[in-house]
Amino acid sequence: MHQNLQKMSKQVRVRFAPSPTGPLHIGGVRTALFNYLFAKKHGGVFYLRIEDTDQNRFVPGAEQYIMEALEWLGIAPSETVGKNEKFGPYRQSERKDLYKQYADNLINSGWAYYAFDSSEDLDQLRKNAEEEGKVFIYNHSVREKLDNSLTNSAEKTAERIANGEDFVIRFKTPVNEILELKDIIRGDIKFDTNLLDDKVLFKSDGMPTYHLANIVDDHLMETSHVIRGEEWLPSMPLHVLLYRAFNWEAPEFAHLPLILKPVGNGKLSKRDGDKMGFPVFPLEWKTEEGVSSGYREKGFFPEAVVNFLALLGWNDGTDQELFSLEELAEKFDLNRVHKAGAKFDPEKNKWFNHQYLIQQNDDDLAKAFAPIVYEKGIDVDYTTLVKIVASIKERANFVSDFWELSDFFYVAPTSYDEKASKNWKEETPGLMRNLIAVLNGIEDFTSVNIETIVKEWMTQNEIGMGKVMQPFRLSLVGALKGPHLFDIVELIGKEETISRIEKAIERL
RNA sequence: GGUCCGUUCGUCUAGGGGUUAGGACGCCAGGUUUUCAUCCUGGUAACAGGGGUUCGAUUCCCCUACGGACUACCA
Repeated sequence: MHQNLQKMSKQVRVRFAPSPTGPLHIGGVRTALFNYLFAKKHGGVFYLRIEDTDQNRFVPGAEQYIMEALEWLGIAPSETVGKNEKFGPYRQSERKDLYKQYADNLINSGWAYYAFDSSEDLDQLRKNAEEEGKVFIYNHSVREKLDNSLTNSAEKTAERIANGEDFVIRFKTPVNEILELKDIIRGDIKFDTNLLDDKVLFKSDGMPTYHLANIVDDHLMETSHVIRGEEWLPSMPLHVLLYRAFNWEAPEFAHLPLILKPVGNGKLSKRDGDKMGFPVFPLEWKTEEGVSSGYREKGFFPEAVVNFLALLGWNDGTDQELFSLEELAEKFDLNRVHKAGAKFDPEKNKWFNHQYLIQQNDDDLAKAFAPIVYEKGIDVDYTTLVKIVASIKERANFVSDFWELSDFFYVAPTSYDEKASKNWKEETPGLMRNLIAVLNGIEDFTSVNIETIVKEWMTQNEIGMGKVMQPFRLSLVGALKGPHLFDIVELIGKEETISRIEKAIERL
């Protein structure tokens, strides 16, 4: 660790920079997580910047959602909107005035130019090219022929701008250069600048595009490492060139592999979750079109979500799979991040939750379960509930599974498992009546004591275990499942136990 | 179409010039249990294909195939 710190001369500062266009996607969550872990590992800062330069795509509530989600997951940024605003504002819309001067810088230094071509003109050019089986790229090959400050005189350009004509500012990509870039995860990547296009840096609405705002802010906010999704890999040459154009030192880059659909091909999308019955969002998200489920509402533990996500594309090189957030932060290493995309596995996701669920203490679980029981119109006795939870948690993946696994503690069976009922023989009612007599005679009605006495009775009378225990369980539970039978007997009490057996004798 | 990235059991992955290619999820079987689950034991199952380099390649190189991302005045 000390070695690493020495190698990195400057303070580690990383960011998560989402666009508030909707709920945070699980892929975004992982990007945030890896940034968080990297910052923690190197004693650096993890900050959140809101990239809301596209006014058309603004979604109310999205920004708040992002913050709430990160907080729930336990990976909240230490600097962001309204929090420790050392390099603020952290919302790009509030930094609007800043960007124009940087775009102007680039114009003045010859790294950028004004372009007057309308969207319609460009669409037409693209269409024409397509008809010829070609692809239109706004770059060195055509920029000398289009309507921009390279083809207009300086006076003419100034005049058109003064007249209020719409314009954008485009990057003047250098020609004939092979860029040799370095990515922490992917190693060396080469790009031919002749194949790049002259991206718009500044839009006609007065806002910067992602590319400009992102580079300016990453520089101003002293970002040391850019850790982002693989979808940004194709823009890496542009970004590196922008740093060069500004004469700024570029941060290091790491492009994370994507999270893919569980079945079929492609990137995991919002629809996959709702279709396959697992969430793709950390928190529930409601719109007029409907509700998208969230991990939190589905009963996932944030620790389980974090753990699962961390292992999607990364591992520490050992067989360990269960990690606390602290452990992850300690062991995380970008060099061990995978290059290939990972399919999302809802089953393993559940398994992680199960692992965390059985680790939870019974008190906390009972507290989480109590409202559900209460909702069923049942008076909750907390001490009993803790015991119930203890007896069933190993069978559950979620707290929401608890009721189904424990309803028989509160409600007598209304039906009996058909297959199990076949073991209800002619002799069974007689045995059950004898059992009632035995139970009736027990003073100290606790699990161990009941078990001892009932088993003694069976041994003395040479009655087979199965002959009694199975119908006994069937009477109390309605099926051959559930916790240790005598624990159930103790918890529901003598009276209820006997009543259930009588009911079973009647009905079977 | 172009550019770039990728490819080890069904899935997540370890490994790396000579290994019985390891683990986890899932699935199957056995054991434990009065039952289900947990737990334990075992099993199933992978280096995309073809060329090189090499004594030897799953590992290094090239090609092919397949998958993915990007290709907007969206991020």
